Amino acid sequence: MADDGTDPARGLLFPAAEKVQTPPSAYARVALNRPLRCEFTYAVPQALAGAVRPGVRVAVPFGSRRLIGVVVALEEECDLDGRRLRAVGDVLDPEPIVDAGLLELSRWFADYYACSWGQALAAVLPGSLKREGGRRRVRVVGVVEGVGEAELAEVADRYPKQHRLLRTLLEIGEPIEVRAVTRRLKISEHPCRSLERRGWVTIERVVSAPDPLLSPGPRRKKPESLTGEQEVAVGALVGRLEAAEYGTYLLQGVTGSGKTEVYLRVIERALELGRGAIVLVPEIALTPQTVSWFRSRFGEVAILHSGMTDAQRLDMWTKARSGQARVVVGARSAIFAPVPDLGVIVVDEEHEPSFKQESAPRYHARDVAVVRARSAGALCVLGSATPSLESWSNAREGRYERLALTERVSGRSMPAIEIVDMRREKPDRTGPKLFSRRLRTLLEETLERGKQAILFLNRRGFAPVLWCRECNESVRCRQCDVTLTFHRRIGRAVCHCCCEEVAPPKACPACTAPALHYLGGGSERVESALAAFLPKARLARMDSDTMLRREDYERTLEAFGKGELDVLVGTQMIAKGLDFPDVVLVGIVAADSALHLPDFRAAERTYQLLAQVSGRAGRGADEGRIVVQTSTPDHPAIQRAARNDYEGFCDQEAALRGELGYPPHARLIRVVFEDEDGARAGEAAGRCAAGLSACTQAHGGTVLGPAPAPIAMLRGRHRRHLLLKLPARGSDADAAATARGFLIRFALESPRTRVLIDVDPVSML
DNA sequence: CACTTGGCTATC
DNA sequence: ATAGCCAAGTGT
Repeated sequence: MADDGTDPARGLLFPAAEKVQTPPSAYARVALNRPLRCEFTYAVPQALAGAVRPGVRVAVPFGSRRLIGVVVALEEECDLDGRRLRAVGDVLDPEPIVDAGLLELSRWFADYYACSWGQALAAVLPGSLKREGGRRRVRVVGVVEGVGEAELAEVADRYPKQHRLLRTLLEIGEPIEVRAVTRRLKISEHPCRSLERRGWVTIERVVSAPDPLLSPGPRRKKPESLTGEQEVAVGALVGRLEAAEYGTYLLQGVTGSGKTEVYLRVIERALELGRGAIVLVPEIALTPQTVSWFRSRFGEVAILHSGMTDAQRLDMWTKARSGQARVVVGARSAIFAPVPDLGVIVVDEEHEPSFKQESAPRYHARDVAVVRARSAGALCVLGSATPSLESWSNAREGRYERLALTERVSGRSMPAIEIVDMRREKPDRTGPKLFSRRLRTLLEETLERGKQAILFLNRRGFAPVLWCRECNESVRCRQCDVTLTFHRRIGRAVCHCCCEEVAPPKACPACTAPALHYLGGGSERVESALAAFLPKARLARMDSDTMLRREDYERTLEAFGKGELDVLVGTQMIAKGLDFPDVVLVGIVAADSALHLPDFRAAERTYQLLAQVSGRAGRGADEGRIVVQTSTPDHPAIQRAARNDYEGFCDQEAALRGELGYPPHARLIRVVFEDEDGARAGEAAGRCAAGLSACTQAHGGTVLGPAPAPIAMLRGRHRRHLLLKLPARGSDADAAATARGFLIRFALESPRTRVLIDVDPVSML
């Protein structure tokens, strides 16, 4: 490479002005948001000597571009060949934006989750800090007045993406952020632009709307007294907090036992001691109500969640860092909030899979919380009615301390759970068996008494399978290895992986037999069957198809709360946190739908879901009833859930996992290989499996697979995966390090095949 | 024989 | 990731 900047071909790319002329005052190690697993050294010019410090962002020349990175260290010496060295361009922050603690945490994070330090820091910093320039205004897209069905029909066949987009925009009925709608539909911005060119929509830059979570919500009054169990829990936690030393506690409390009040008291004490707090809740539970609980007790609270604009996140980040807000409440990424003198981290519903990020870097916020608490000398409280088996076992083995809340604040007992064996129900002539006789009776009874019911089903759409009786084939996505789900309201068959949709074929695409059968049921079908069976009932369906905006969600819940609705039908969305005293019946339409997933955690998930949904009933004066419909009534997860026996379930499940060598008895690293060329994916997977096996065998590692991934094709790419099992802990701490090192090299050396490394995977699809 | 396309390499 | 380079492919 030309080293003097005079090479005419390179003059532009490597301007002389940048050349290191005077001897540098020092050398800066800079982490860049690239998947390159190393940091880069730059010379610090004399002029910037005081300004370049660990934790500040700098702009640096990188190849022919200019990138933003974070200084992670300063060095006196540099063993790099002087001719390759380039100089730091600009310093972007007057003060370090990442403090020493977060810098250290991000380094551990990069190592543990096998990503670069720069990528880890990119996950830590709010979006606007990663880009040069800072705040941005958001672009919103809205449909032009008068555009409707005619225009929709015009693009229906030729331009499927524009069609979906326009339809969604018409449904939403008001301008929406471009980023939000493209993310939801899994499309690029291009269709937006095309619609704009047609003059059907307008895209405007606006100052971002205020976050609805920031508006005042209902207050929560501080209870005069705690239950005995709450007292014990608060006492233990506060004791540890006052000792100012690290400790992780598993707060295992049944629904309605007042876990939140325990969190609030501990945080209160932390604030009195002059320390800060982070509260992590699942994204879906981050409602104005939750937020206002904290705000009404602690005043200024910083909120962080994925739906915020960069400017809003930056604002919250600043509030936390300056100490203006000592409490941060947020979803997954709030674990990185820069709270000075952190006293306590609470992870509510710690078993929730949403704490695991399913895109790179694939971290688990609960695990990061424990590590951060340890390095900050803080208290970590993991709360759940049904802890993950990992946390449960950590508590059993004494790594966490367990605190139990077994009684409800109201003093009521847990609602009764009835199991209904759907194999004994007569087939329904008009469709699949959705409601048992028992559930029908109870629904009618509930309505007669003027009470409310909730029906839960873990699947949206009308029918998940379009099946041909002649050839036993079903309609599949062209891009993904999954069946298309029929959505009746829009009259389309939709792929739930890539969001692509087609008009439902009239005849079987495989054998041209004339009729396809609509098998199974989703929330849309449950709603319509319910409407047919209870014509007078006032129904609402809550799933991601009907709840397009946050306001829809809140409005529906408000209506339900006021008694303007009788039955709520919904998916996941209604499983959590809903607290309505008039709900006396909860029906779980298909309890085993999650049980057959190819995932070793299927039973655990099923139990957790049943417990969670059941918790929606019997919150008022009336006794609640739960009906669980299943075709596998003898399954341990269902049996134990009906008896409210989580301990028994965990014992049994932990033993089973031990036999099979799954977590919590082992640690897993999952590797996925994606390639348009199936043979090449297979070849890479095979080579990787052999290599991994060779380098981890001595440490007790075993490789399962490779095998086709459960979703064997996604958006046109073939997928294979393998699972590396490692001893859970102890003597071979470096087994995982060896494996990660190998995988990083392997990924780098296989540029044609995309290699995804998932440490401690949660989803196996 | 000019000009696109694909694979490979380095990025301080 | 991604720009930039060389090598092989493609149409005139």
